Amino acid sequence: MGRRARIAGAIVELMEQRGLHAWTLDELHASLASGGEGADFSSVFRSVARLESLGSLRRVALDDGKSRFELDGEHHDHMICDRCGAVAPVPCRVVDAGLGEVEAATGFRVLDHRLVLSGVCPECLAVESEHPEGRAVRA
Amino acid sequence: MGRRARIAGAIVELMEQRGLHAWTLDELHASLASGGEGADFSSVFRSVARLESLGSLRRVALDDGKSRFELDGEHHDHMICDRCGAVAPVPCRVVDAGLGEVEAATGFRVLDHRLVLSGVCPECLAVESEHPEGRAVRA
DNA sequence: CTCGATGCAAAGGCTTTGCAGAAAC
DNA sequence: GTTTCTGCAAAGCCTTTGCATCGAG
Repeated sequence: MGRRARIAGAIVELMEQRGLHAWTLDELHASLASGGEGADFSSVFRSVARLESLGSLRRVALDDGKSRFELDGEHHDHMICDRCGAVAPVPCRVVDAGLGEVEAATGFRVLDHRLVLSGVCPECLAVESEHPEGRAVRA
Repeated sequence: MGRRARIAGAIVELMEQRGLHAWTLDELHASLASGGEGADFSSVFRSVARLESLGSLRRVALDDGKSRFELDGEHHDHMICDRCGAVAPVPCRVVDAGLGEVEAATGFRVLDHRLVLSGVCPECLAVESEHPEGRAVRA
């Protein structure tokens, strides 16, 4: 797929510009459209699938019911703010330590992992300490 | 919902009998049927939703595209087989250890986490060692 | 011409909802 | 009668796929 791959190229460019972000197909589709790189949804889907199989993208699941994709940089996990949805990367060192024990106990061979921490980001913590009354709790 | 709730009762009973397992709606639907407690899929769905909102069940996301539910007992994480979909529980001790470090580094307050380990279960490992040639790799 | 990339339309898979009937109180 | 639980059918939401076309080599 080296020739044009206009859409795939635009997707990667979008992702590089915005930095750390887990994109849904919808977001990609919309961003391409507003960026003048209009594309059919299925083409976005296929481009993303291609990029994923090539290892350029990684599928991440933050469990809002949609698949998300991000550039395949250093593997990291995610921390998501229950209040504002902010996402921060977390080094996966958090998990790696205990894997040997798990393999021994379960007999599984662990090939991958996905960790999503949730809680409150620094900004929302600050807001809450100023307005200790009613805050909207999402989760 | 204290009265009959035949289906909800059967669901809880099923779950208690089988012990740790993250059930899909489909599995519940099928198990109820084969157990003589036939129920419409939507009824299973609504019963589960009710039990979840009551706090009896917890929704877990293993990202195989289906919602799963389990009794709200001790919190644990999950390990899922890439080959056959088998799920095994994992003590969340694996994660807890590193949380302090994460909080310090990110400024987030961590309230919860979700960890899904993936790999190959003992059964599939055995099958693969017997037939080392063509096996379907999903991830 | 050949092959990958696209667009368009339709199908799939799983989840959720609308509505009416049945059961418990 | 009122409220809760069920079944049946249909809609929804997102993801995938089939097929014909277009464009580069």
